[in-house]
Amino acid sequence: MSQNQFKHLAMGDIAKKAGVCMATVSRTLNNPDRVSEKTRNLVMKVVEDMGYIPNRLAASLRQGRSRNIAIMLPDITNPYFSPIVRTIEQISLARGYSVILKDTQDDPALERSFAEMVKTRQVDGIITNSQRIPFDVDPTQPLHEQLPPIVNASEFCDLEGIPKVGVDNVAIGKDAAEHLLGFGHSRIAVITGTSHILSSQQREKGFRTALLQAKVNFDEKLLYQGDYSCESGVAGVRAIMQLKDRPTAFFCFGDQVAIGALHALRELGYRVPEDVSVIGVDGIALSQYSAPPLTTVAQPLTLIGEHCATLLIDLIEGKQPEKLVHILPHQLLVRASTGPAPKL
Amino acid sequence: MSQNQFKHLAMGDIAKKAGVCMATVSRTLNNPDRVSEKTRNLVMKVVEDMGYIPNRLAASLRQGRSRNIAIMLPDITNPYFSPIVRTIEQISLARGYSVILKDTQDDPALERSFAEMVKTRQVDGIITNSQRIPFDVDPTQPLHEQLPPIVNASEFCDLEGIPKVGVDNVAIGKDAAEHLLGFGHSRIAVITGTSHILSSQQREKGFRTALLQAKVNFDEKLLYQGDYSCESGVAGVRAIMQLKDRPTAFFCFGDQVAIGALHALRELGYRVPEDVSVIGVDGIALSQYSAPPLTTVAQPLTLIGEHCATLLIDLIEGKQPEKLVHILPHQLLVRASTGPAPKL
DNA sequence: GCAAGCTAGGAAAACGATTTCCATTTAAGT
DNA sequence: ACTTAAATGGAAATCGTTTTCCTAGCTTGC
Repeated sequence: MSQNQFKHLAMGDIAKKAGVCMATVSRTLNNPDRVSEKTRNLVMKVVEDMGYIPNRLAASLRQGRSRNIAIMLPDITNPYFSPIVRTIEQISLARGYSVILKDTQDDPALERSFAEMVKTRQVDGIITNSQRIPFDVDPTQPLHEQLPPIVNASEFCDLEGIPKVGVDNVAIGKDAAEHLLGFGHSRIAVITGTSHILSSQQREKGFRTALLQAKVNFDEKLLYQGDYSCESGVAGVRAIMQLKDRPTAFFCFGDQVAIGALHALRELGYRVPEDVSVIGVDGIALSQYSAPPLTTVAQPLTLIGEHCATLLIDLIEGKQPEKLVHILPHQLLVRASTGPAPKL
Repeated sequence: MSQNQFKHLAMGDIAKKAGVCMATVSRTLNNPDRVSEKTRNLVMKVVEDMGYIPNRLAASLRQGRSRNIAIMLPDITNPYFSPIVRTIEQISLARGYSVILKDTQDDPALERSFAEMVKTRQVDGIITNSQRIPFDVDPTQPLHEQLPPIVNASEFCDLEGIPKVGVDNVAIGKDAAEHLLGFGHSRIAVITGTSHILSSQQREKGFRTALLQAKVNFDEKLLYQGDYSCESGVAGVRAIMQLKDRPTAFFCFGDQVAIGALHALRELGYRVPEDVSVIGVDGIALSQYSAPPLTTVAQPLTLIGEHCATLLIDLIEGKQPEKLVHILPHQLLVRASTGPAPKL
């Protein structure tokens, strides 16, 4: 073992000790087959004895890639992202990459400043959960020549041809609505996500489509603009339950929102699902432990992370992926927070 | 603006265009006062016109520091860590550092392999939530000469003199117990955290101490070994409520555990807090939206993150911090999941 | 008018790997 | 045995910065 594990050893030291040149050490470490077994063993022994570990910064500089990727999220405390991030981290690890986490607070300026990390060579690519692409693109030029490796996760920008991984939010909105309609609900309130965010707009669109198809009128007063937070679920319920014409069901555009809504309904003395049904979206882990367990349209979170990481790293490594856009299947999990509309 | 934002410009290109040498460009960018205003303006103009952004890998190599730090966590999906990570990220950003996230799955081998990142110069320091220090230390030698900048967060190792930020888990255990004892509970069940983990052992110790002091006997059958997960909360309740002599309260060593416990109690038809009280630890955001809202011993999560990041970066930058150990105050949040022990 | 002290800017040496290009040795095929 | 091909090792260029050391040129004070 080395005397001092933090004294800095350079490859030259190893080469000298082993009586070979640096190229040989480098080859031993990175292309072992290109070195004779005898030399390889010799070098490896010296490397281990001295506790040498190569400086990856130097390698990165020379090779022009850092083997880091960045994930940009609007709010890393949202449990929706946890399984996605974890999976991305795991896959990155397996493929030799590290993950740099960036909380953008949904701020375009921060997004752009983080995106510079690929220009500064700190990261080789970016996974972003933002509908804004943090680079200037000239729409008349081919996209892939203008952009570094980038994957749009869950939240899509409107650019054609940009790699995307996520779900069909219109369908999600529709499925949730149809589930409630199927239970006979006709006064359905909606607590949306952040209003300028596409996933929220699309879920709303799907919801409205379903109502239209079922020939159920939608009372605009039953729409509350939330922001995907628990608090907005609480506030939404409180506001809407003050109306004269109360709804018999809430469609919350996120599980956190739904958990807040359940809380507020309980506070106001409503029983779920006997008096009011609640459905969420996302399928976060805790949703199954709410009271009552939450009916929700679950997203395949692990799968999303898996596709994001694989896609991005393939892009970085120049492997042309077969598909650039992955719309993954969602799934309605019927639990106990939804039930038949109450008879009046 | 530059023609192609990803064509690689080196500092030499700027120097040539501006008719100065590279040193001057570098100085303009990093030590503006050491360059005359005239030259500075000239260089800055060229830099902006050409859209030049320096390669940070090269700078890092030369300077011997990456301006990255790593956070190692056993499970990044645990919402306990979210606010801590977010705060660390924010402070790091303000001080010019990026955060690399590593999920160790509580695996010593992974911890050690991640810790190598400081030897490879990928990161300048580490924040670790593990009681294992991922380096070999010789106890006869001074610690700071053997270790890179490292901060032990929430979960402490037993090494003297290692920087630590967290709470007093013995006191937390005691406070929780005393809260329940104060309500007249004398049969208190415990669902612990992961058994080999120090915070869990310390909470247990505090709990036992409080019972001892109150001269209340503890029935060992009421102790369930959990692992800080929701599932262990569910399993713990199911197991313990099968006993002949049932408890009137549960002390769960984490809010996730408590949320699982509430769920299981509901399933079994117990009312909380009328039949059974439940108290958690951590103070995660969602705990206030459980049914009923969870009484818990809250940790100052943001503050923990703040101290971790500040301490680590000070260490990295050679600023000798005044205090290496920060034990931060916890706070009992009395909500609705605890109440007087039922009369028999 | 001259030494001393400053300031601004240039040339070149680092940082520590990878990789290209050769020269040499070894192996294989006829 | 002789040619050709393959395998191996070495020297040096390279990645793109930062930083040290130095030289001019300018003040300033006496």
